[in-house]
Amino acid sequence: MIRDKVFEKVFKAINLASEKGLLGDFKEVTPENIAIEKPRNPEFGDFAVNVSFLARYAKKSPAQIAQEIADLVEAEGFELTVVNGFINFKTDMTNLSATLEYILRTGLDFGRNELGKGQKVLLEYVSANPTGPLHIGHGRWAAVGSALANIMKFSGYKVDQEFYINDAGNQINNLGKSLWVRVLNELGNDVKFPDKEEDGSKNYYPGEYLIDAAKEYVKENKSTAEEFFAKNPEPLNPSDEVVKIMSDFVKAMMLEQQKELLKTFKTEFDCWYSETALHQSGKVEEAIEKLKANDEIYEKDGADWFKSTKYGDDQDRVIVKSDGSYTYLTADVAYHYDKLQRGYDKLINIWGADHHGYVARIRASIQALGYNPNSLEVLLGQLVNLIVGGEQTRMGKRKKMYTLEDLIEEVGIDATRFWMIMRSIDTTLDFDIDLAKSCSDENPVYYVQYAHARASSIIRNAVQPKVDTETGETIPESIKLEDLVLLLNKATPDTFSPLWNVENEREREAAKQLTLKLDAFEDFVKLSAKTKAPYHIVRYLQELAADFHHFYTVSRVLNVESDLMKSRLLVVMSVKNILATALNLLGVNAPASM
RNA sequence: GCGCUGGUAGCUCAGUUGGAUAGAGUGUUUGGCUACGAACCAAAAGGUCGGGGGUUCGAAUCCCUUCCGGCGCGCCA
Repeated sequence: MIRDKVFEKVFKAINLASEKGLLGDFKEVTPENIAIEKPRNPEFGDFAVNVSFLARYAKKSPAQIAQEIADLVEAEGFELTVVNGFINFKTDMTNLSATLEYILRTGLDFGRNELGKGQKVLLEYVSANPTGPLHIGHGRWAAVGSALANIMKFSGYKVDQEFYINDAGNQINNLGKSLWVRVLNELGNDVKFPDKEEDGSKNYYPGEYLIDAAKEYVKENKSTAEEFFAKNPEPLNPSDEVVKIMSDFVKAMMLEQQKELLKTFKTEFDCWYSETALHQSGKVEEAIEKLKANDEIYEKDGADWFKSTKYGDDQDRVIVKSDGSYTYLTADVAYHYDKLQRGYDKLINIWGADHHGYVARIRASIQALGYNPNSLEVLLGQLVNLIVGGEQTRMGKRKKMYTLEDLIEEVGIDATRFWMIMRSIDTTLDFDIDLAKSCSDENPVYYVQYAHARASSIIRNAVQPKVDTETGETIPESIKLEDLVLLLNKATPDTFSPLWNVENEREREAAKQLTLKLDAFEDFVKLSAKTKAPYHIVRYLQELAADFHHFYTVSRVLNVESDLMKSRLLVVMSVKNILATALNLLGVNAPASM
């Protein structure tokens, strides 16, 4: 609102200056040229626009160019000052009142915007193997991915969320063989689980969850299992049939568990895309044929190679192995080919940093298949370190690993999501369990939720009569519920003017800062959507909560003169709305009490 | 060796096209609850932006170089 006004005024002024030839060979003003910022020093005003960058075109000093542009600004509603290369704007109270009225009227939709212009986006994330439970790293992508989807939808993108199930390949055979050993154990056979390298332990999944899976299997299929054993006396060398049955069983079970866990973790996918189904659909062959037709494949050492170096990869990649089978990459190329054919404007993948080597080859394949390589954007995220008792715990392939489910159970969904989203994905996340579950000052989750609970509480109190504990007299409610509803519908900018007429300057200033922060929400949402970085919303929440707590401490809402009470109460309602909206975007609860 | 990524206050991290005195939380020190939730507020101290060079009116930000950490460089998935 107010920021938009400042933006427009500056935009016009720069264009005017350009027309008048004051800017030398400066070509064209684009919205990106103009950054509205908050001055470091509050004395400089409420908004600042830095026009120094024009100095080099105009061949004048930043101070001079700023003054020339400032002279062309239609200043109504603002007080302008020029310092160095900055034009500073100080808003008057009419702008603030108008903003508050607008925010109140927009309610939970405040911040919604059309940045995405309806672009169709496919967001793929988590995409875990169905070979075991989800671990903590998956939790980071789940939290960040689902929050990003919410933010982008809120910003006018059409987002589909997809989970690619890596349910094919050798790993699945290994999984089946591993389960078979566990099943034999359940049947009472004394088979040793391969745990040494010379026994080929790397081809087996040692996780304890397979023991549970074996129990489950035997419970339902005891006789079948015994029949299989009769036909397959070698425990470590079962037939393909047995391996398939075993692996199908765990796959289905793990997938089910993952789906359920993600759902409780507020991460819901529109599509679960199976790699096995991809193979069966013939899409893989289709993609290979297309690459061949485009002359992107050659044969060497009995294998088919994709000329990915042509498109910037550091080496060519095998697409069809010499034994005729496909590599993991082959399926992934076909998968992305399929995504593109489904008609999305943009593909976004969230991958762990350990997969970064993959970006170049997938992008190469996209180009080789005749699409724009920039239609794929890969967000590479650094991994998660778990800190327990102040010490880093390595997430190795130990038997008893710490899973996402364990984490959620210990820390709770809200705190887990908040902590996962809080940091930019560019940095390794140290997840300190003790800190995340502590209900103290150290935990930013509660700071923000507390603000929401506090706002809710004020509103509750406002419409509730109270009894004085000493005299036993009934103190009437500050405002009747029906009057509050009426007020909500009838509020005008003037309703808020009492905020600016109070004598105490600290109270006026607190209300003003809070209003400006509310006003900034949409910019944070856009920034977050544009940079695909949900953590900006976390920062906004912390700032808004801080400004609200300050406002609360400085000025009373209830039991003040009626018009002032009404205006402040409405501000509290807007704060509550925006806190709820923002928390909701992150998939974190906004509690009415704690 | 090559590639990606990070190095900013004791700790965890922000810092959007290069731009005003480099910010926040936490920790430390100090002050504030007999009126709306103290899971809160207010104040102080705390920095050679890893090191060195360069580009310019101006660099945490761009370029070069170097040091330290994480990850990746399969006809595995």
